[in-house]
Amino acid sequence: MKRNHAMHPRALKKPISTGKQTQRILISLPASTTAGEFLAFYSEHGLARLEFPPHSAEAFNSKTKTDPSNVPLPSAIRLWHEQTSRALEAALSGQPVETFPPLDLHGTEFQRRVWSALRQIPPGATIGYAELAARIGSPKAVRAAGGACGANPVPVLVPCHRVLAASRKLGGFSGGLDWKRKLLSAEGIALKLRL
DNA sequence: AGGCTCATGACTC
DNA sequence: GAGTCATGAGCCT
Repeated sequence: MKRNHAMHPRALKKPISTGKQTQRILISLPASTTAGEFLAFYSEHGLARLEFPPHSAEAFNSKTKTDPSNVPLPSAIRLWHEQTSRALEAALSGQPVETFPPLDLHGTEFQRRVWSALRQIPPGATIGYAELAARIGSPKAVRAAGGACGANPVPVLVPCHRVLAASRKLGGFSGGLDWKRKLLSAEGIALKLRL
């Protein structure tokens, strides 16, 4: 079987690996976009996690989420969430993000290097997993770099979708390959068909 | 400490 | 194309 993850819209199987430290999530808020309702999780330091819109209503309702209009929010989080929402909207339409919310990314050293390298890829550009590994100083850790992409807690804003497999093939995507295609095409990036 | 799984890539048919 | 292998990191036992 090919490893085609396009089917399962929400990967609940894999717990978010954030390294050793546990991260306290204070609140999760829905962020409406033209592409659906994302779910944003905030710690005391900023945006900690982002989930793609659930495909089924039940999955959505089962989430522990908080309606921002019903709950008194710390002003910091309210601001972060506005920044997140605007950033998402921009990114989904392929435009550069002007202002990011503070990101509170927990992970191993290696993963953080990868995520940081991802953020240096400008919209409309792509690199390969090999290039990504080279950029963080571990040119041979190609597969591991892919693994760290998969562990990216904040997809879309940390643009793991801009990493393609060799010869412009699609590679994988934790949120499902349909999302990867959508994000890439919004940025005007042409792909080879098929994986 | 050992084994297994990968969002790979390069190489062989 | 399909099969195969080397490979680093992470996450289990």
